[in-house]
Amino acid sequence: MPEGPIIVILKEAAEQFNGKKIIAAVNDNHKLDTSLFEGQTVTGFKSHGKNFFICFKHFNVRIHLMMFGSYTINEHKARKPRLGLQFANGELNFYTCVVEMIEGPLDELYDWHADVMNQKWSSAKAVEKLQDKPKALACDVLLDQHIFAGAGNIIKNEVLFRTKIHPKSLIGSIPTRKLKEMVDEVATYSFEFLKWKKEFTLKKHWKAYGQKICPRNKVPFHKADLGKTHRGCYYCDLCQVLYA
DNA sequence: CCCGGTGTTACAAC
DNA sequence: GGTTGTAACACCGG
Repeated sequence: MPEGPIIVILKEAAEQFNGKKIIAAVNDNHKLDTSLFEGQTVTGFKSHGKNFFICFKHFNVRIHLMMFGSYTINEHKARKPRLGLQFANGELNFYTCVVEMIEGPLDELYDWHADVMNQKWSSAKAVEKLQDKPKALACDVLLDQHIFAGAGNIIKNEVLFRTKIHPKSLIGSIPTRKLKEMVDEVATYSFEFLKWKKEFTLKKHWKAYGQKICPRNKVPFHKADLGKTHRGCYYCDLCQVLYA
């Protein structure tokens, strides 16, 4: 159930296995040769947006939890995991997820400037990418993983509400200053998401996502699947400006 | 015919 | 019953 901040939490929690050797590995289908993992030592954990990577000397494993994926650490569910790793000091399990072997360096595949929660995140590069898409809608670009890796539907809705931008606004019609504000708010909210998630108070802080009434104007929110992404938007006509 | 873009569908688990 | 997400296709226009 993972937008970027959840993957950061996973990465931090997995650190206890960094530098540890895999004693045994299991999976719930025959699409993975888990013998490749056995005896291997983890050299690090990384994340890029919603992707999680387990790194080894000669290869990396990409895990994507999609919509309904989950993980457990030092406990497990009744069913077999899609990928389960046993270490001397515990276990790391992933369920209902995509698991992919990556042979080459991650740097050739992933643009770290696009990862909202990465130290290398560049808001300036994000603004440049947006300026190349003047006809795109705000509600679509905020889900574009090449621009905002890690942003999902919750982050999208909260950012649009916070910056008072209507989801159907055209990127090319949003003043540059406002566009920069939107870009920066993706990072700001993502780190607040992370903090609140750790405190188990994420939902309590939602102002728009899943809400019925605009907290500013006390009028009902609209709820509609908008844009080419057809994802749910919660928005208020009174305070969210439509740049058309 | 290929290529990029768009649209539809499938899948998953709570 | 709805969905914190992508990927695999089909289709279309250039």
